[in-house]
Amino acid sequence: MNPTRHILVTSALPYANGALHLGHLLEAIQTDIWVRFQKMRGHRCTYVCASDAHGTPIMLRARKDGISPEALIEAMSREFERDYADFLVRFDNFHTTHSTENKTLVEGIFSALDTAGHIQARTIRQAYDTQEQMFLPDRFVRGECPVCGTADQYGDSCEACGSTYSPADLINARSALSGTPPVERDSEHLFFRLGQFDAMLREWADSGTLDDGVRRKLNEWFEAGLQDWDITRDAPYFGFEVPGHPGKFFYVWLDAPVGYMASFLQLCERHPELDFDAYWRRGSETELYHFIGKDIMYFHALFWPAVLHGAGYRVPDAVFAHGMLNVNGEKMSKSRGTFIKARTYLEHLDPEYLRYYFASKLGPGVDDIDLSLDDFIQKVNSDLVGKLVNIASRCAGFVHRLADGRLAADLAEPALHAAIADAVGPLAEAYEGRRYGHAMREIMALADQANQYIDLHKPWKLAKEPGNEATVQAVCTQGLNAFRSLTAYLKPVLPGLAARAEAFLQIPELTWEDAGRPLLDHRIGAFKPLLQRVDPKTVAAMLDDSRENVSKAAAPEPAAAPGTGDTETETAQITIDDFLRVDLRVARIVSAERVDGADKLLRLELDVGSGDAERTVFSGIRSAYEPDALTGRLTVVVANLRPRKMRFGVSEGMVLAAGPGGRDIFLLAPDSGATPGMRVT
RNA sequence: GGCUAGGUAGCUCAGUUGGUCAGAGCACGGGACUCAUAAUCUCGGGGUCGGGAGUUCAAAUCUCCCCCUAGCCA
Repeated sequence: MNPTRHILVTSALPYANGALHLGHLLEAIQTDIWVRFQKMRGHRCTYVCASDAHGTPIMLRARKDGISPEALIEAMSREFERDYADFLVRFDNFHTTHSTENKTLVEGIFSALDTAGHIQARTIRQAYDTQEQMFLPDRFVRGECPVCGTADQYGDSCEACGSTYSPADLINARSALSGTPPVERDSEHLFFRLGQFDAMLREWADSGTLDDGVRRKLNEWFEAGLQDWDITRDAPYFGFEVPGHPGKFFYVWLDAPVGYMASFLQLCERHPELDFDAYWRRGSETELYHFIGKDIMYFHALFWPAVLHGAGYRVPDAVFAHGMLNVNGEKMSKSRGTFIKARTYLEHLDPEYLRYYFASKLGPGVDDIDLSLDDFIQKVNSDLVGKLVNIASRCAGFVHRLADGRLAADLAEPALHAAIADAVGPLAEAYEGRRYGHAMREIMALADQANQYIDLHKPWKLAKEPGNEATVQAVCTQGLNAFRSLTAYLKPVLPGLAARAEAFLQIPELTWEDAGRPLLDHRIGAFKPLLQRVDPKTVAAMLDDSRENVSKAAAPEPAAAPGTGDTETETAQITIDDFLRVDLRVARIVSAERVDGADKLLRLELDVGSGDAERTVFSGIRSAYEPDALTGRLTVVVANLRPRKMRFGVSEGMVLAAGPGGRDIFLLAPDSGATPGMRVT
């Protein structure tokens, strides 16, 4: 075994103005598998992330929602953490770039760069919205393309002809915020002199730790010549103000990667055995890797190492770039329902399905990954249930019936075990090199061998004649050992399945080395199904839900604060008038019934008093309540919620409940004496 | 437009340095089996490896041109 490595790993920071979708999860799962693998081998591997909190879009989104940016990012961060955790992505720390740690680090880095002469002030001309009184990022200026004349294009490039230009070139330009024509205005900005790092970056690129794809891309940029980088933005801006430059803020992309350090710093404050400087000082013996999408390579492979180096810190050992996620062969599309949010997936499907599917398709390159839903169903059902779990499923019964639940003391077929044990090294190399797809194929080929072995020896046939108990036990011991080893190999990808397998086999937590050591003369537990097959109907329901989410988001209602439902969420303060806009009424549940085709919904008929006809409300509480238990109960309903058309009918309100979901949903109820129709104030 | 990456069986993808490389899984067809979550085993059909030209005794694999897809162009 190699000496313990000290490794710091990051995933790109999700931007806190929208929910996580499966594209985010592709990266988080890729990273998490790698981290779990390293930890399983006994290395000290730390995985940090954070929400990316700054910039104009966050500022505008918060303004639109009527909450402070701080409240927005706090709510989004909590939502991110829940989504990641539910996908079994296990961070050692999740922080935010809008933190004291980050502010301190960013200011320190800026000061060091400035002192070393890497910062230069320069006056630029930029589009300015006189009505909103703010400078406009290129994407907030729209107009006709100066090259091909296509209408409604962004200020930086044309989607139709692909040409790039500046906002001033647009024909009939207007601000996306106010609709007024922008004017050109001067502003002094600070620039990071990237050109001074040409030699340093070339050396870093040739140091041998980068992937070919990343290095080739770097070479392209070197040849084009490194341009200085504008690192400031004018107020109003949500971010950190530049010390000594009132009204100037650090550009979000300057402080975002520093968020990696800030998240780690916060973790170090909780864990004294982690030494921040040991990981970040120049010449550090530790390893540092960033998992990112190929779309943000420029920031991570040029600016970031240059900034770190210029400020006196170490540089990353490597930047691991992956491709983009497509769904059913195309870019994720809201209208097709293939823009799948993390939460929508989780409401229908087991996260381990997706972890395995992504793993089976991931390699070290920047190729795009296609989530083909038909393929997804087939692969999960066939590989995981049909091949892998089947081995345990078909062996366990015999061991209990004929051998009192005990495995044999010897291996009858050392060759089969050797074939599996010999994969320890090659599979470790595959994980280490992020060739997960290769590893999954190898593991499934071994599962095929195990099934072939069992088929050859036919324990079900032997079991019919007395006197064969020992042989049957031997064959099944062999099979269960194969299952155990393969589960260990898959544990970085499928930690939940591995935990259930450990419980079934009654063994301690599987380590990587366990895969090569047989389990003998050992009593196992009763077999329970370890993984359910994917039902194609569930996948279809998820797509329906994705479409529904889109239409809901597109409705012209004021957007609700994100993350509602989390007791820990700090939301913006409101006035009593705001509260009174919500008409809360006591309601009696007259009847409750399940809804065909909806796993989570109940159809409630409510009496809200005042002689009105009963109201129909669809509520997602089926996972926690039996319909019969609800009939006659009093609860609280939002009575003036705009009716919403759902697949199953129109929902005319919303009943109030608390809790994270699943079985933990708790319906609100008034004390006795309340009657239907009473207003809640 | 420039650059980078990719275009291999119906689908999703493997194919290390050019020579059993034309493959796997799923889907499909024929057998077997019935222990197992209609799972498993076995046999089989199916591709001029995006298109064209070139180098070579030999190219999916190297060179050039073209077409399509994705990302980036600070």
